[in-house]
Amino acid sequence: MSAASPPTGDDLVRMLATLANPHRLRVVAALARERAYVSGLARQLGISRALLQVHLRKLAAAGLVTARMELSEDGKAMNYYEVEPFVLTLTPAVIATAVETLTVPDAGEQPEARS
Amino acid sequence: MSAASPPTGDDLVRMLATLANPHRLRVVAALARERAYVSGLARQLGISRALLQVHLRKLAAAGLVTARMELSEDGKAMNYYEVEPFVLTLTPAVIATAVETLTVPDAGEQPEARS
DNA sequence: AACACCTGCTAACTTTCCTTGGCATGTGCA
DNA sequence: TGCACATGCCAAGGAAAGTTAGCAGGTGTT
Repeated sequence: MSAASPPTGDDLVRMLATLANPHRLRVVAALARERAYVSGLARQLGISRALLQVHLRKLAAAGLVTARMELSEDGKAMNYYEVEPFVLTLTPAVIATAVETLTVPDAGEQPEARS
Repeated sequence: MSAASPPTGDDLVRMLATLANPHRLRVVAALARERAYVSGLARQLGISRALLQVHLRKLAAAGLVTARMELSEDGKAMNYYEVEPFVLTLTPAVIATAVETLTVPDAGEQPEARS
């Protein structure tokens, strides 16, 4: 359910990394107007399906879009995607808070480190 | 001057790409509390100067931080960095708007393309 | 002079991301 | 049966980002 409240540091990085791509931004923009299925969206954006698939997968992994399989009238399996109404506000303060829950590269899981 | 109003699509991508990195987020967080100079900040974050330099440069390129050379009391040249009070709100609608001013990979400069 | 501290840069390696092309599956219609 | 359109996945090359190590210059103090 959206992201009005700063998620964990790792989630933040994932979301930012996901949105930091022209193609993915276009996908979000397109889905913001109207949901669409893979092949159709690929044509609309002028990119290959394989490429779109990868981007859609990342967007879904970050929770920015969701997929739903449906059967068209003529029996074709259509995978419809739609944007998740997220709201993310970025400010130095917000980032400072999120950083506290940032996981280290390869170490364990329990951060909690100060000078 | 911060970024309360959605910047161009390219700027958005640049800002997102810049923030989508653990180290850079830590840098922003650290500078949010208090400005600092390169070497000192490197020690504080536990990373090499060379690495920090690269990240600081990217942050500065995206306009998220600013640098200012100063001379310490004992004559040492200190390069102090401080965060820029930016405010960036991310929503599907905001992205849809920004995408309209997205530049294409290698083409010219005039976007203006719809279905 | 030697040491400690500051600054900057570049070359080179490693890792990750992006993108393409091909292959396999399924449906409905001429 | 063959074409059109839908879904998916995987291998592989190319491009970009991250990181390290080393070099060079500066000042002040012991």
